[in-house]
Amino acid sequence: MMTEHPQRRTTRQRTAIGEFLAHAGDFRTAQQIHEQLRMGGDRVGLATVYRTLQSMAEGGEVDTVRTADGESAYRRCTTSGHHHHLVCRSCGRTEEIMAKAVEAWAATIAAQHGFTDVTHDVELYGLCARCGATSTR
Amino acid sequence: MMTEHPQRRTTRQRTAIGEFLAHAGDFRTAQQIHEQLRMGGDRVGLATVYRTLQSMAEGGEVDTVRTADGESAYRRCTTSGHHHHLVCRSCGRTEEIMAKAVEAWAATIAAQHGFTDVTHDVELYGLCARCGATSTR
DNA sequence: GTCTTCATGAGAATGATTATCGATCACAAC
DNA sequence: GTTGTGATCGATAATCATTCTCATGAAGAC
Repeated sequence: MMTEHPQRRTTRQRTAIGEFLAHAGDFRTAQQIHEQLRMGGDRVGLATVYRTLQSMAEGGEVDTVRTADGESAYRRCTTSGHHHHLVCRSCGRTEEIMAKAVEAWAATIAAQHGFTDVTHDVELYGLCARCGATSTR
Repeated sequence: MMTEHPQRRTTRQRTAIGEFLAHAGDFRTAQQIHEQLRMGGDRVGLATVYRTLQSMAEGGEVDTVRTADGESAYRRCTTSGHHHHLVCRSCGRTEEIMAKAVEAWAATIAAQHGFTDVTHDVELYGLCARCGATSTR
């Protein structure tokens, strides 16, 4: 009744990935995580990184977004529950955003068109204050 | 005086892809377009499909979205200008949506966080009225 | 028709993600 | 501490969408 993850073991690798994400503030791709863990001395296989991130995403422990070129990037959620992101397209800094207004809007629109079981995907991209000053886009 | 695209030739292949998109109502991936053109007797290379879609996307002639597994899908815009989509995750039917409210919201949020040059990505996914009745998700 | 230049396409290359599968390790029971 | 068992790991091969290469073909200008 309380075992949500019947068989989920605590391994060195999973711990390492979890801690890495806890420190990294913003989104990282599986490849980046793999490389940086290696450089940090943690010996973790690439396949394991992918597997772990996937299961963490299923469990709602991390957020997932797609980068412009189609790669998946992951981030430890700091806000529980549903939220969106404002990502700097230059430095990757990310702000988590909650907006009831958008949720309500989405629900309304969906209903108007007869859609049910609706989810949505809302991401904002821009240049953060620091990058905006120097960027050439 | 009227050549908006200095060097953009009208070829059999580009015409075929354009017409295909005009008929297809919803989003199609490059692979699908390629396969279906072939089956329809049009001899078009896969690379050409990708190239053409890319240039059409740049020119704002088609919309682009990412499917759940990271593939790009394209659709002939029926609405000019900026808009969003409401996509049925079962049958792929798509509705184009315009929402000033969301635009305004995005701009406001961005400004609050000091972000500039902001774009956004808003897609709604659900089950359309027809699919909703039978689907098991 | 001729010429110049862009477009095409078959196949190779790239790069992220997933699958394979024997070796290894976590952890509960003894 | 030992042991048994099954989940997990990881090196590498396999997949698969997308991009690149470059010789050949076709559009448009004259």
